[in-house]
Amino acid sequence: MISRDHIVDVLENIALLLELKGENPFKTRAYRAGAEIVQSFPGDIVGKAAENDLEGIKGLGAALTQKLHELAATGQLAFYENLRGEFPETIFELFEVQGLGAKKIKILHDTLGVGSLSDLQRVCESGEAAALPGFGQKSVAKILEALAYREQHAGYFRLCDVTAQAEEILAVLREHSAASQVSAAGSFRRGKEVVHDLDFLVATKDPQAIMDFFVSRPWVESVIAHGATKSSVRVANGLQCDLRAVSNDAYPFAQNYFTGSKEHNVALRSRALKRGYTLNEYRLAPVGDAAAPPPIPDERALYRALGLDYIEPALRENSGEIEAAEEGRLPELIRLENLRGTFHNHTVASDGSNTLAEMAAAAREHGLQYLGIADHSKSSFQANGLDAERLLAQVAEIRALNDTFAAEDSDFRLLAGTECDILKDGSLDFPDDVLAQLDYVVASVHNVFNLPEDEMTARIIRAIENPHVTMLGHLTGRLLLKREPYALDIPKIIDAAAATKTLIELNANPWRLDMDWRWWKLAKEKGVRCAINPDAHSTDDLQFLHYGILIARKGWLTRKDVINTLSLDALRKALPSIKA
DNA sequence: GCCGTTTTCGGCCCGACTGTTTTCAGTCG
Repeated sequence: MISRDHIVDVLENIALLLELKGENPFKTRAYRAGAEIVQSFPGDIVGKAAENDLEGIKGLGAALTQKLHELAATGQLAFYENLRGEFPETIFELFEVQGLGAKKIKILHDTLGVGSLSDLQRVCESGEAAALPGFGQKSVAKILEALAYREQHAGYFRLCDVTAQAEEILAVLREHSAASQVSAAGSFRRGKEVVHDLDFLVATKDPQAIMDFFVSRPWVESVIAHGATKSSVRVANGLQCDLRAVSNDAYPFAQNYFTGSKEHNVALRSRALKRGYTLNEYRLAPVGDAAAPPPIPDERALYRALGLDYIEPALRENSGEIEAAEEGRLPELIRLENLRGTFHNHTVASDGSNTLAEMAAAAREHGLQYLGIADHSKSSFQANGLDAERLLAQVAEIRALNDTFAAEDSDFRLLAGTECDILKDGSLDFPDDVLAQLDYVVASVHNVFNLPEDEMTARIIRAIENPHVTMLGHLTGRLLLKREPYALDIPKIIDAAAATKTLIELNANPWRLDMDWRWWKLAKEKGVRCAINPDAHSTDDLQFLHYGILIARKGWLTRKDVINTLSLDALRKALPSIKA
């Protein structure tokens, strides 16, 4: 069976190729919108497409429905293959060069036969490109610069790799005397797991002063653009940072606009139009002789004026948040302070760098009431996994430490668990009588990542069906920007987890953030609960919980969807009966 | 290519910056 990601790629590539052919831009937009719909559809859209059961999905009309059916049913799409045949396979690389769009690529391709990055480099260096209409010395120099950059950096960053920079920029801007309001915007504000750049917004009466200040900070490596109200700079690790300056009056509109997502904005704008307003980054204005909107001092008021409850930035992905806001059924999203403990953490017994006592002390400093220890099991040889004997010794050590906590009159406790390997056939790395002596079991895949989707799915479902397995660890094994998730039928896993009352982990390690936020809404609807775990390998890693919360919020999760919001007493009562 | 309570045609979000132009096209977000 063809994968969802492949279908998304095909639709996006069709959009690019149609742009190159100079097709109606609204047609290309329809393919892009289709890609977005397939990407974020909650459920088995590939199966539906294969069975020609896509009727009624908004944004997929007759043409896309037919093409998706052909693609899912046969694995091929004649329309796409024909289009591809008209251009070299490497043409797609050109879209990743900053400053190049479809129009310029079309000219380069049609006149100079440019079809790859190396072609592009050649015609830029030879001077042929500079002679083309719409091109000149400067644009060619910029392309060459972009090519050099592209070789150095992939252009995407994990959230954890930009957070410190973002906070520094925010702090510095807030100190500027001309800045009356400062905010992050863009995908960083929405808490996306990887970001392409950082966006910032300032309300000011002196935009030029803010711009001059921004581009002259010591951490600026190069200035990409420096205008009166908008500037872009590149900082040390290649990260692009954009700053906009607006008036105080425009601030809420700009904040909303630049936070996105683009899809959320489009939906808001069309909603505004239906209510007789036009919405842009500066104002909400009446159309024609419609009544003026109420005063809008902040984003909350903007949503109110559109007849909506306030939508948190985390939810602005156009995945049902506007309908929910209209009907007053937006979830009250979980917050970091709701967490009372965590389950999946390592110590020096396997591949962690701190002892039980050190981890416990760090957890108490974080204000947690319980910390679960889940060291690796013996098959994770590379991680010094524990065999049954070492595990049971650790359990005894944990019980003894808990006695000392009790003697100190502390209500903090360690919990005894394991991160038990799910073996290739879906059996577990410990026998049931060992697992039965633990407070809980995290089951994870750590080897044989390359099974076909159906085998990997069956493997994990077999583990889920073990009554001792409390939760699944890092469901897809992905490492952001480094390793793809293994092939897995996630809706099927969610169904199995629901049927067996198995929890699914939201692994808060910023390289993982797995299970992906796009699936949590479905999991929640099916009644699957979440455990947010830092997968800490050191005391410092407990801070990963922050990222876990950001992603849980993107997944619409509330306090009651997440088991580690329970107090220790409530948790102790819940654990034995979780799968009963 | 999609959509529709002005419905089968005509509209689909739009502003800032840059570079190449000399009033605007392309790119980006």
